[in-house]
Amino acid sequence: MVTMRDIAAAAGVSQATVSYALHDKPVVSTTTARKVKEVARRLNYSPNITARSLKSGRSGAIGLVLQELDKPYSSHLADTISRYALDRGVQTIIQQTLYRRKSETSILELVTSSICDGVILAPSKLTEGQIRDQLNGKPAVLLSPSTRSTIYDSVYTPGFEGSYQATSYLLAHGCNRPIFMGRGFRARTGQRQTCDSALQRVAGFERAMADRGIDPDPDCFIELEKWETPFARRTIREVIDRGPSFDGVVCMNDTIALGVLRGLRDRGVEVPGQVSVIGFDGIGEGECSVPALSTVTLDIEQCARMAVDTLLERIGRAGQGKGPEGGQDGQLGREGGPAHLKVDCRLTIRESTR
Amino acid sequence: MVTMRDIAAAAGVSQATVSYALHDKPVVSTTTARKVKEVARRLNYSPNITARSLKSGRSGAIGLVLQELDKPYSSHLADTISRYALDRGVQTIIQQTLYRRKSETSILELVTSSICDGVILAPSKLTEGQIRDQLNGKPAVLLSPSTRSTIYDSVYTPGFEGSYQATSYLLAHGCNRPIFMGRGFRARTGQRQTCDSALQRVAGFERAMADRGIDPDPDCFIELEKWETPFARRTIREVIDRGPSFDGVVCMNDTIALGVLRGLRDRGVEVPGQVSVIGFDGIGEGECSVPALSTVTLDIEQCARMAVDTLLERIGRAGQGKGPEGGQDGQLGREGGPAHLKVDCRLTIRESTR
DNA sequence: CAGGGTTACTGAAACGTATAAGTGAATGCA
DNA sequence: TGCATTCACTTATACGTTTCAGTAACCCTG
Repeated sequence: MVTMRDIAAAAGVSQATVSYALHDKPVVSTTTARKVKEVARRLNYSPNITARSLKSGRSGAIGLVLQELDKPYSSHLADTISRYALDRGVQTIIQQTLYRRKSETSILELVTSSICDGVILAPSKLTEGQIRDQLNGKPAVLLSPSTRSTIYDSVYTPGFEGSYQATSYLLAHGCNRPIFMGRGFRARTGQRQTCDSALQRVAGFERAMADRGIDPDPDCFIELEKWETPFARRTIREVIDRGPSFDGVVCMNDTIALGVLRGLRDRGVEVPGQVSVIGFDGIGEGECSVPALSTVTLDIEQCARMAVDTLLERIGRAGQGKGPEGGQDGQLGREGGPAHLKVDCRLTIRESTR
Repeated sequence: MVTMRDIAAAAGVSQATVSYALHDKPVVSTTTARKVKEVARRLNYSPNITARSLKSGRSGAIGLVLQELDKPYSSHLADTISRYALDRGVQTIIQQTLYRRKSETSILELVTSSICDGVILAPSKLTEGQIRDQLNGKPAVLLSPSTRSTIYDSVYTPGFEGSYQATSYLLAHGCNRPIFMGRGFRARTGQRQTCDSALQRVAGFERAMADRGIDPDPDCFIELEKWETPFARRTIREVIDRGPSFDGVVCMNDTIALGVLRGLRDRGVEVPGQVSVIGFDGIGEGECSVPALSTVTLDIEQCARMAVDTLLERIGRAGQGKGPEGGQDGQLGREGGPAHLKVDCRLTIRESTR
């Protein structure tokens, strides 16, 4: 490994000068700077980010911690955030927690240790207090945390609004008995204040029904153990076989909806003829399914911009004032409290709805 | 940030003792070790990986560098590798190069700098020499590089074999005029020695045809600019509209195949009645498409195991002998030359083929 | 040409960790 | 009792970088 010392020796200057020269600090003469850079290039020098971030606390990279990558929505989000961050000049390090508490902790540990200047995090098992303890003052932006953080900025997905629009659309287009497929119904009662994305989506469905004067049958909430396409396919077939009649399916996300589409077809149910199906997220796969999936499209680009911009601003600000106020509280800005941003969504009607 | 020094102060021992204690080195008494660990837990200590890896050159993490994440195959691979590595006790840091040479370089730079102990890399723009220059002696495993590396271990996808099997299946089941959709045909001539996965898949198709005594029409190779589902959908419609007749489609991957399925349906072509379609990769989405996609399923679990195990073995070995032979050559083992492993595949016949 | 200011560089001290080398004290054995 | 050995711990150094505090050499100005 070639270090600054090697360059210094080869260029006949001190190691400090090399550092200054490579960072274009105006304290070195242009001729020296040019010579140093030339030598650095010749020796194929690349900086040791580890040492840099140990010393300066900055690495030029941010972390992105998602629960799982192997879902179209997740991987698209990771892709979009990583692209946008690259445009802003920072690299993104992606990791998945697999919904395991332990790996969520140890990943944050890695991140904390100044490998990343900050982190965009979709929390699952950890509370905001635990996150703060792990992050130890590093800036973070939370993606749709289930409770509104008093410490960290967050970016929310419009679960309620999107679901309300989707359900309303079905009701306005000939559906009278829609069912809802997803998860988290058990927790519904008494949890009115939650920001949990899943519960928000359920709430949007319920409100849309209520606004039309429909009192939803308890049977119309289909609990899915796993949010996977093949699992949703099997589940909807079971629902059909069990007998409760329905003429519309509002799905908690597109991954589920694709399975529903397929399961309905397995049973010879025509979509949208007999049953309308609508999803949530707007993943690319929905565009080419048979029939093409109507859905609530989230503005992922906007989500990425919000998360990255907010985080970079925090990182920048944290770098400025190293006063006493920048200590334990993590990131409470002087404007008072963290920002909570909401992503836009719009209805995309394709072939799976009437 | 709480450091070993803080623990040392609180426990009334030296920082070195803390380090020994936390690493369960037998040089400290069990009572001291217990006390140190207790204090560490109380102070909510988490190690600074940056400092650790600066000093020891080990971080306990490996890098995974893919070209793009927002494809089912890629994200599934990332997920599988990351899971398997976690089982083996190492964290995986995932990054995407977006096919840009510059980000491929700068990502390797980040990785090189001892943030990762090694890297699993799907190279696109960089040659093996350039990779070596960037990696500077760190172990790496290449995923389906286009030329057989003389320096690094690699894991190959059975492009030729899989494609041969897929094509043979179509030919054996009533197809006489299959076409092939993919990319890289321009480069075919004169590039016989390449390991390039795309070209291998083309070659498998050609050989299967030749073995049946069919001389493929030049028109039967459909060049796709982008490997995206909607793009493949549009392209196959153009092919139909242009007129060349075909009764089978061998696709370079499943992402393309899903678009082909949809495009054929758009034009009222029955699958598999009039045309059989077969994909490559075995992504989960193919299971629930309409019709469900026949494909060549790659053993991704095996691929992950091969890549991670090979890399970890290299890392372990590199740690052992710090002799003179471990220097410039990067990783040439004493058994002579790097390993080149090939992933298994099998035909998965579902509904899109006769 | 003394005094002060600028320019261009160097020396040295960190950052938090791992680990080799050193140091007493306790122990073992003759 | 004396000397070597082990034990349990400490001191000190290094990893590669950033950055602060020097320090010569030079140029003005009066």
